Amino acid sequence: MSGHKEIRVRYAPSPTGHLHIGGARSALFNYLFARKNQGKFIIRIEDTDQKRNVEQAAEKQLAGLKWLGMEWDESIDKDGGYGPYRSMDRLDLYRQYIDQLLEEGKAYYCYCTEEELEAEREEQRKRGEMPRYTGKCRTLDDEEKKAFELQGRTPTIRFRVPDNRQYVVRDLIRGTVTFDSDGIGDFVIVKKDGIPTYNFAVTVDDHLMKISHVIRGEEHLSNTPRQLMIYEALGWETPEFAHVSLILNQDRQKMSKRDESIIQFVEQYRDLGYLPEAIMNFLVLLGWSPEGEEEIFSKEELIQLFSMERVSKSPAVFDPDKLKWMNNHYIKKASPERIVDLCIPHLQNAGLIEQDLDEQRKAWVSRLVSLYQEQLEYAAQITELAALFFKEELDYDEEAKGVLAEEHIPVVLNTFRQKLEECDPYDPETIKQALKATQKESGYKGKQLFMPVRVAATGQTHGPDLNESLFMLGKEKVLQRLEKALKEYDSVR
RNA sequence: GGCCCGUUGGAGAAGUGGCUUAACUCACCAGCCUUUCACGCUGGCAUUCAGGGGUUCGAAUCCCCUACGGGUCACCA
Repeated sequence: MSGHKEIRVRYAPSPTGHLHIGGARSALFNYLFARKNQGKFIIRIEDTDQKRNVEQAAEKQLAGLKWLGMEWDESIDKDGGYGPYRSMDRLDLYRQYIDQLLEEGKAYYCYCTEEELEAEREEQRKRGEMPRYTGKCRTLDDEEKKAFELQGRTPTIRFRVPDNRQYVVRDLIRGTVTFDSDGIGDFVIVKKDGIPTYNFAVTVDDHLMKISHVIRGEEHLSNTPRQLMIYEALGWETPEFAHVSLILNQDRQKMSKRDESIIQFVEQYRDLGYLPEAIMNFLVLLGWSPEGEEEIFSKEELIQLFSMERVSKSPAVFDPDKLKWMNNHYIKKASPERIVDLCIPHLQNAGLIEQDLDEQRKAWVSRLVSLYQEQLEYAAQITELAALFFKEELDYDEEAKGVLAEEHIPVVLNTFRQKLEECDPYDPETIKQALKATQKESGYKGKQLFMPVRVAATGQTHGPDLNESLFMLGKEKVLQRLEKALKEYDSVR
């Protein structure tokens, strides 16, 4: 009606663990939608399941989102006038609406025990029916209630689902989806512990917080009719809905938290040395597609381009290879300093370099990391890639052994060793000269010359620039390794 | 099982009745570049849109059925 209604969207995680990539994507869509439309992005914590709540999980979720580059307008740490932003701090707020529903007969006490309900469901299943609450406590009178209470039973409160009604979800992504109320049993809105269930809490929260668009995962689509009933019973206007399809693993299954085939938590990616802008860029492409042919976007561009119309209905499969490619793309574009800072802790934790680096050592490490910046997919890879610079004893792989068994090895290596010893100073330029001199004297050139040297110095048939590598290794180490390679030659011969 | 959603190449996808002999990106393959590797560059990779019926002069695009995949049916969110 009022086309000028303020856009307010929310990401509403339950604080049960780390920020999951699925959650991060939901948050991202909310975030982009809010920014695009000059709206507000709210983070609300749905912590009504006390058993599953994890200490500090809410803070970790927020930290994850912040790291990814999503700033929020309102949350537990930033009041926007619609707080509190934690369900458990909103219990009083829910209370009055529960009372209202109770008074109007739209909700009722249910004294069934969990065992009874389970047995009932079991029976229904046996008869081939779908398990659903039968509504047997719908018509309890005061005496019956009292009798149950005398038995020590604590009731739940159920919502009375209207008979024979259709509930229509107008979804921005999925279009019109219709649900029949007869397929839905009276559901619990207040648990035995007196705390509202998710379905009730979200509805009240979304209304009170004036949420204009509910953007969330598809798993909530079939919850929506229940929420619609609550909106209706309370006489509230409903928000717009947008249900984003699921992210599937490579077996095309919903990613479960236990799934080990994919790294699932934002924090883990951060720890491996992924860049937040790469993850954001990758995540947005899971279910959303831009209009043109470009796929690399900054946050600002995404805000500019994002639209709900281009969000896909079908599920997206998470492809770790593409993420790596994208992260590599951002690493290549990043400043060397940034990548060095990202890599240093990994080298330190692997015990390859000292905890505190002096000026000179830091410069050396920076130069080393720069050698690999082009090919790094994530920072943690640096320890493997650069391992050869730290090893005392080199082991040769099959290919390398093959090279070291070639006939001209002694000539090339001995000549080079001699030329190297004469290097003063020892730097990439003089090394280059030494190589040239070796070529002249030994008569070998090209691959015949460089490969033996490379293998002797690094143990591998491939790697970064040779002159630079030899320099980084240091004269001493290279000489030692030439020695060892010659021995290897002798032993094979 | 009921209800709901989906199905374009190995993956993300564009495509909303003729411009499609189906963009683009990742992966893969080939070639170039490089003393090696990586990066980069060039080219190749769906005669076909899950299958079958229809509607139409014309369908990946509309309708129906089937198959497959998924979600949900909790005092979890």
